[in-house]
Amino acid sequence: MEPSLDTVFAALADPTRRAILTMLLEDDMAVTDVAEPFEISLAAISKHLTILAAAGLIAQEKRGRVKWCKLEPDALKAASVWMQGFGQFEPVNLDAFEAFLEQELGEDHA
Amino acid sequence: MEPSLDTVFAALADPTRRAILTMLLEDDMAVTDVAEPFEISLAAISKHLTILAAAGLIAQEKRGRVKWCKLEPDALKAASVWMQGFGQFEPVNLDAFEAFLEQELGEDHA
DNA sequence: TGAAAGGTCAACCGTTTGGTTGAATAAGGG
DNA sequence: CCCTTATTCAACCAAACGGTTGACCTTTCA
Repeated sequence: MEPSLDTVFAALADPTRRAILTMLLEDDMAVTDVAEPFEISLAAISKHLTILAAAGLIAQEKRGRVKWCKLEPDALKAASVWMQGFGQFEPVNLDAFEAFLEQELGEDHA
Repeated sequence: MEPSLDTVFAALADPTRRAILTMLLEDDMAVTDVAEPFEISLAAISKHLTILAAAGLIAQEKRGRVKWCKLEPDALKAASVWMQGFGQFEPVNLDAFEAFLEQELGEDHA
């Protein structure tokens, strides 16, 4: 079954999970490497990744003993479409997005 | 303090709350009228509205004994900007949005 | 004045969430 | 073969969530 708006929005509601998505924007990563910048346990990160995968926001592929995590940006499409119905916001504003990235990274990894 | 991405996404993660927002897209409504289509208690709806207000997604104004609820679509802007950074989705697709509305209304009020 | 309407508050309840720890499983490397 | 690395599993915990009910406050209006 394809992920619902419920699971997508719920996945995005956690700052750790949003930070993970932001990291994956740079490159695919192994679970251990995803966990490295955070102060919580590896098991906790593993759970977050499971939630992100259930929401369709990432894909996980096991190669050898390493499980690679890859961003799946299309999963955001349905949620984005839903939201845009309310606001008619100006089309993609990457400057504002960069500002958010800096703010979030500053908050979470301080 | 302005609402965080946390509170906005968490507010959007509940189908009842999304249905309420959709209803308010039509027109401003009193709390009792918001509650009418749902099968849960008025108190529960009142809590949902408090959460939506805390997220900045609606504004509530009391006139007489009636509390009016009004959509505040700008609150979606920050979240929308955040999401767009991932996908570069095509600009506003209202057809897709209409389809989602029908699906959600069909699910929640069946 | 007093009853009805509109909402919220407070206490409670079961379930989910986000975290922990320690053990278990699986795959390389020497 | 054994040790280490990579990751998940299982049990547990406190806090938050979504819901209920009943009491409560305020406004309207006959």
